[in-house]
Amino acid sequence: MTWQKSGPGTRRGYHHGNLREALITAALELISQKGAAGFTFADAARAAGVSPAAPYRHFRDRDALMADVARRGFEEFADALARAWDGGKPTPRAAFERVGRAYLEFASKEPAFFSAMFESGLPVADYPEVGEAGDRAFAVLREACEAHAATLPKERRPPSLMMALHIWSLSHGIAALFGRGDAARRSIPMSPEELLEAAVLIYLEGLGASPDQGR
Amino acid sequence: MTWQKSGPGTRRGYHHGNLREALITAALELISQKGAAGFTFADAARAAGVSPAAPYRHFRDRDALMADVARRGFEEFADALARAWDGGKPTPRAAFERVGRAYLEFASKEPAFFSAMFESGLPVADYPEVGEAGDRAFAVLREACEAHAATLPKERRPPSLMMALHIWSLSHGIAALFGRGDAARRSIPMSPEELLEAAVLIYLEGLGASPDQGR
DNA sequence: TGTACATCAGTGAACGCGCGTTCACTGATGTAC
DNA sequence: TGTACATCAGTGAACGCGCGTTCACTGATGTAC
Repeated sequence: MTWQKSGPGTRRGYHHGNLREALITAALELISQKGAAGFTFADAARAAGVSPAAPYRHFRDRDALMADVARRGFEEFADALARAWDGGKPTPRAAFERVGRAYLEFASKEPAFFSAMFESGLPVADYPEVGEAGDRAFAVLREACEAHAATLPKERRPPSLMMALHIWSLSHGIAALFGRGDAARRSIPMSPEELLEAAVLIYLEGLGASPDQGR
Repeated sequence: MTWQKSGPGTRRGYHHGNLREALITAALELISQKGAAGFTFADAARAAGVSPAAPYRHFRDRDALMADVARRGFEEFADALARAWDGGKPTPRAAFERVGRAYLEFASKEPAFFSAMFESGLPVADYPEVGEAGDRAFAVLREACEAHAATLPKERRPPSLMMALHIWSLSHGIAALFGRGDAARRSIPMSPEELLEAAVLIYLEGLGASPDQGR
């Protein structure tokens, strides 16, 4: 018996059936365990239960697999942000805060995607589809900022691009420094969510929204 | 002639003289070229012009060298922040903004240190001296927040720890996303410094400081 | 309905490579007397 | 002042390892007739 038993649940023959998906799943698992840098092509093949040559049927090389993971990550990220935004209902302000929390939630629930997206060191020029997916995620954030800015008096309305970059940076900084279970991070006496919420509150107030405005 | 010529400037014999420092210099160069993950012990030895076994006289292993780089990074970082703070002169507000800029400046001028400090994936528990150096850097930021908070009316003075975490996260987010020459980063229509300065301004105003207060 | 054949998605052995690490060693340096 | 010796900081050869990648191959699947 040299080949794998094909019991129920593990049913597989010579052909895997859906190796491409299996490799991506394996990559996510490995990245969450060992980080984006520690993940190897051979590892992914092993985790999927195939020979080290098999992945080459589906991806040009390790980076191509990583790029696909990053692209999917940005797409799921964009979806998650868009769901949180929900067209700005019931008020831009309430929806805006949901978007911020969705950012952190994604970072903490999908650390593997997050790593692939922001820490993989992929040459972005070689994988334009990754950058485009990232742009779509950013566009959601920008739309939220645009709508929120529109609730402010016209003469002190900030550029929505700048505002979006501020919120993105703040969320990203909190996620990178404190937002992951990662042992390398330092602990703080409040949750990342609370930290972000407080910061956004202060920031928006600084923009000129009174705390109750727009609610 | 099997051994290296010892012309002026390259003067070296069998003994290197200061291999420990040379390895750290080499590590910084390599990290800035290939990132924290791509840097290897053997590479560092090669760059320093010694055999692959030589580094073991000075560092237990690759991680120990990386940890030393990270520790030094945090120390220089703390120094840079403290110089920028300069005891809060002439006003806490002005000094405060200098500290933020110093954060970005460090990230952009010392990308290798920055990588080693925040992206090396070192098991922090094994290198407590790294964490302690990081704490010293954070303490400077906290002191600045403390002094700045003291200029606000008592009833709406924010916890300085929270405030420090906000500024740290914001600076870190901007530095990580836009602050490095790195080809992987996306470009934005303003400098990271301007972006940070605007964000800090808005944030402080949100805390209740009028734009001119404390200047 | 059966069969021949093309195509696809795997295998497994092999390769070259660079890394981390160990080892006995040796050249250089400092010091006690 | 010279010499013997201890110590230090290197060498270079060797090892096992896992990775990326290629190659001829083969089992499985789908399809034309």
